[in-house]
Amino acid sequence: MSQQRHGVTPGNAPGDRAGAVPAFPDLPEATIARLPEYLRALHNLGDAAADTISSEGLAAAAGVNSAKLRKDLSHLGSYGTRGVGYDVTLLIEQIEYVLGLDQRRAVCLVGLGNLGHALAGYDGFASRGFKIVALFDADASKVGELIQGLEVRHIEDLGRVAVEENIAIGVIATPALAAQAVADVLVDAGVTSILNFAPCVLSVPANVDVRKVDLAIELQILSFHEHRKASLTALPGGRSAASAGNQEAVGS
Amino acid sequence: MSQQRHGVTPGNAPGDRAGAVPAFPDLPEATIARLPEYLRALHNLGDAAADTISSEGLAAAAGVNSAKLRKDLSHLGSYGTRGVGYDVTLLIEQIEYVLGLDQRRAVCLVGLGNLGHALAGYDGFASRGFKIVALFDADASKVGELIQGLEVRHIEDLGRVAVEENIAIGVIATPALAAQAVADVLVDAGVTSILNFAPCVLSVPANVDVRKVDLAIELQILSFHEHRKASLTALPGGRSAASAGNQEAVGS
DNA sequence: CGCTGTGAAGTGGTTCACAGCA
DNA sequence: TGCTGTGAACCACTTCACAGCG
Repeated sequence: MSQQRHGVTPGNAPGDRAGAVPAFPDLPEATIARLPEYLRALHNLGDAAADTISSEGLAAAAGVNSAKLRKDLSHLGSYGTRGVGYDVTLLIEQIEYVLGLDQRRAVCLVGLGNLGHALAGYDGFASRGFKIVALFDADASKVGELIQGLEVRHIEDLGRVAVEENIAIGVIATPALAAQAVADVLVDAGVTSILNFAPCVLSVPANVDVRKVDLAIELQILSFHEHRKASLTALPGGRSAASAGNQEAVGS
Repeated sequence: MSQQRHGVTPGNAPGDRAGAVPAFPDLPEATIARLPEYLRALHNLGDAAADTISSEGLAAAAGVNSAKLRKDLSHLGSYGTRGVGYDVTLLIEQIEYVLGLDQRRAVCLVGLGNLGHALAGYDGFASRGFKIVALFDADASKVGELIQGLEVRHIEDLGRVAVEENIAIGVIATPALAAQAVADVLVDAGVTSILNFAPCVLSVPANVDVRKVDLAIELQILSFHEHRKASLTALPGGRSAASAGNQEAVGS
């Protein structure tokens, strides 16, 4: 593995290798998507367990196999000790650094319908490195409402507030029809990461990252597997679990 | 789930290929995950557009490239016409059939906190082939509450109700600590598909499919990209969009 | 002639299996 | 000896490029 020098800014990275090139360790996307899972597992473990963990143990806690975990961690220069395992604290620091969680990123949430309300109140954000600093809605009747101590503002103020509050990530929880317009406003305001809950495709400039969560799609994928399972079990007499399914839970 | 074996029965499939093998078309996972997206795009189009659509057009509407779309559709035996495109109605039927959406699947929701409430009220489920038929919570003070016309029941009733209502899919929106226990109950009740919103790994038998949605993880992945972008722009003087980002929105 | 359907090539990710270090 | 780190084989998916059909 080459890119040992993960840290860009020396002194910021927990592990300070000598001459650190400015290049950011470019991890495979698949690895990036799993790092948060490892981090969660480590935090759970850290509470009650030893200060070191084997790849086998951590892999089990994160729901992956150990070879994959080792390869993933090796990408970040890895902080394991052969014959022993990984130092839990060090590994947490390292992953948090790579994910950029050492700086709490400001998040704004647009659309305070059903889902938006829930997201505004979701404590999993705060506890895992994010702070919702502003709420927006286009509906005048919602503006001014207090949710979790934050006042809902009108979408028109988004541009100004986004800059003021240095918002890095925008969450869209509006109806599909409004989503593209909201995305445009976010992009104009300098936001370069968007989490989209609206069931539609957003078009954004190349430098903006969009991730999409579509709850109905998740169910439809499960529906497919139900359909498949049903068509495999010759004649499903009852509710008994049968047949040879795939050997492990389908990944996210 | 006494699921009648729809899949195989001839006359159920919209397209009746001659000797149709009983084997279920086993599509690549990646394809399955995209079919719902195509379906949504088709529905959007169907409203206002012609009754036929080219791979190029549909691909654009679904946010993928046309080669991928054609390959995906070819897996299901494909219903396009060379030189013309795909028949919108026929394609919708075909995809809905493969996904098993022709039968509305009963869904139950466990955990009526913040997120659970939002999910219970999310109309995107009903409109896309699913019906939430039961709500459960372990908190006695929540039992009896009416949400969207459904009464919250105690988790103890889950086993019985799941069988009565023929529930196919369980949605877990409980705190992480409760999630495994809930999953166990669901599995015991014969549910073979689970959508898990709790930030933890579930262990389930091989025949049960689990999909996980972790909102904080989505943000953490975006955070990584923010971090990366910040480290690439030499010194990010302001909020100007700069640098060469990845050329398209990051997939889900 | 245009667009689908698809072999073939290319890419990225996973798994294996073991070298190498504590 | 035990466990990490990693080349190499393997596999899944994507993309290309074009044959083939309407």
